[in-house]
Amino acid sequence: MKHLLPLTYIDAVSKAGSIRKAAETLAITSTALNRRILAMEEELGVLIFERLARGVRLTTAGEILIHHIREQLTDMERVKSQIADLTGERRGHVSIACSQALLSFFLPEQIAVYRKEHPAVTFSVLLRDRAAAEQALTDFSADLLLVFEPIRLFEFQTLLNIRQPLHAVMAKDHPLAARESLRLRECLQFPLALPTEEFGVRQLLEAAVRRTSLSLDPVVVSDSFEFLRSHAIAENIIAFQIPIGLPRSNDHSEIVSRPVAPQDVPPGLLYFGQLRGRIMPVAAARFAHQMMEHFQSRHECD
Amino acid sequence: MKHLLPLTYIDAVSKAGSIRKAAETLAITSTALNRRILAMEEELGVLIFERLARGVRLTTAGEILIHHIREQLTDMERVKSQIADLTGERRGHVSIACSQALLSFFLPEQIAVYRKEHPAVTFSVLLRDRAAAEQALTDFSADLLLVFEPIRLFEFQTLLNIRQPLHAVMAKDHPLAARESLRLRECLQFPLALPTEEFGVRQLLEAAVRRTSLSLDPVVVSDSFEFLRSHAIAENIIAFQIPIGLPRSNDHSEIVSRPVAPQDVPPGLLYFGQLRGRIMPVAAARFAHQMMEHFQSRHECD
DNA sequence: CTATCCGATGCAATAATTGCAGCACTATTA
DNA sequence: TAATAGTGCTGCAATTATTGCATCGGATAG
Repeated sequence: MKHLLPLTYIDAVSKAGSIRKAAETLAITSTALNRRILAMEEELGVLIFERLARGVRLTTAGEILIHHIREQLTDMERVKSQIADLTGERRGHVSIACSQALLSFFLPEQIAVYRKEHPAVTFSVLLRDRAAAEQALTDFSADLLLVFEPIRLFEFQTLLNIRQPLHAVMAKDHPLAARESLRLRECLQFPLALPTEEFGVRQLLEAAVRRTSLSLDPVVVSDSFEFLRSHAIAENIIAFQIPIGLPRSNDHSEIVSRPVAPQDVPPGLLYFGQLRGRIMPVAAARFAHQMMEHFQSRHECD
Repeated sequence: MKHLLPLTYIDAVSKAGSIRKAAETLAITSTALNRRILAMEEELGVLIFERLARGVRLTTAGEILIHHIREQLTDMERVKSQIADLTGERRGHVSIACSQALLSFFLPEQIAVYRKEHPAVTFSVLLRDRAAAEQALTDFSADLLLVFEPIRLFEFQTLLNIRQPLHAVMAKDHPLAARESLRLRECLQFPLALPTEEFGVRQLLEAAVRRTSLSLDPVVVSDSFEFLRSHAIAENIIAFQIPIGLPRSNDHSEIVSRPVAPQDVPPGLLYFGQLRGRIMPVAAARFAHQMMEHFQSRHECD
């Protein structure tokens, strides 16, 4: 660090015991070193070294100063290592605004993976509808945004779009559970549990039935996907969700999900991004990178 | 000190919020300042500021750095004052963050006493509410803190607690002025002038009446104790204050204060202290010492 | 006394810093 | 939509600070 070069010079002189010797180890001329020390003493208005025939020695003021100097030097090292840690993603904070679907499985898992590597990084996960999520980005209360379906924000910079085909969710002993994939028409013949109108899943369904002669007649409506999932088991009816909001498929689980034919309901898009032009905190940038890699590797499998 | 000029520059920019504004206050061109910051960021290998449309803002690394910088700047001041102390001249600077009650009589008197002994020592007195006072301590803009009532700061180190019973303040010809001490009930039968809700005095009173069937119905509310005192004379009503904020009792004064019975209103506490672990500049340490002796001798009298 | 090592200083060469003018960009305002 | 004002950044020239060389004067050890 350049600005504390004068300090290291004084330190070197106090260790070497003479300006010329110190100059040698510092690989500069004794002239330059001498003058820096004179300048420093001028600034302080006090002699730092007393001049002896065979070199120099710290004065009392110099002893106080050198103590301070060594403190500062090590302090600066500490700060630099802290900052290095920061760029090495070992500490910091990431704030994410996201929709409900990501709270149950996806984000906990992603964050757990990241925190396993970087335990000193902390997270804020903010449940926000799309408008509030945009607000969170613009007022810097969130670094990253991850929401399902439409985004209008001008200042939004998309890092990734993730296709999310709609899935029907039902108990494992439901008549449709045996099928690999479903047509929309088949689903609508059973009682339905739907999210409220503001959710992207509901809007996808509404748009889909509008092109047909079918109609959506939910028997249960909720703004909680967790409730809808649970209720699909309890009453043995059909709910809908996107895959990212569902647990990993598991033979022992009470619940199964089956994709609805894309020609009936076009896949929705999950938007992942940040404020346009914003320089991310290092931890946030790294976390974003992890997420993007996660989806790219998944894409190859899909 | 020349070698930490770059540090003061960064500090100035972080305070001003933009390079150009900071350059103005520093009396240099924005060019030079800009390049110094770029150089510093180059050295660190990390951005210190994130660039926004309307200026700059500290990054996470910058926040770490700025804390170190402020520490270093005040530390250097301390070293200089130590060295000055060594050469015999008692010089230095003391910065105090305090509540309003101390501005009128107590601090001016204390500082005058101290400066009589050490004329080369200068003072900053910062009026801060409790939250801002804590902030001043942590960002090194204040050495000492002296505030009334609750403190939550974790890094606060109490040097002294001073009990301050509540006093009623009124004109000397007020009906209650003849009494030695007052019950709360008696006071509330007269028109009241009260401080606004954020003040400790008000909170003490609110807590007190909550335990009774009485109620506080101020006819005048203000955030200035000086105004409240003056108004108590002008309209012949009752105000409240703690003794340390009142002038020495004086037979000729227009104003008198009478303690409110402690069983009605428990005494508040004045907190005097510093940042935990901080090494005080010599002048600040001496001044703190003077204050503590002042209160100890008073305690013996009381 | 003499040889040697020291810090200090005048002077010229070199390197760093600064200031000016202007660019590209963005948010705000008319 | 166009104009304005504010921002950070950069090329170039002038200025300022720093450095290195040669040398001086002083102190000390042998």
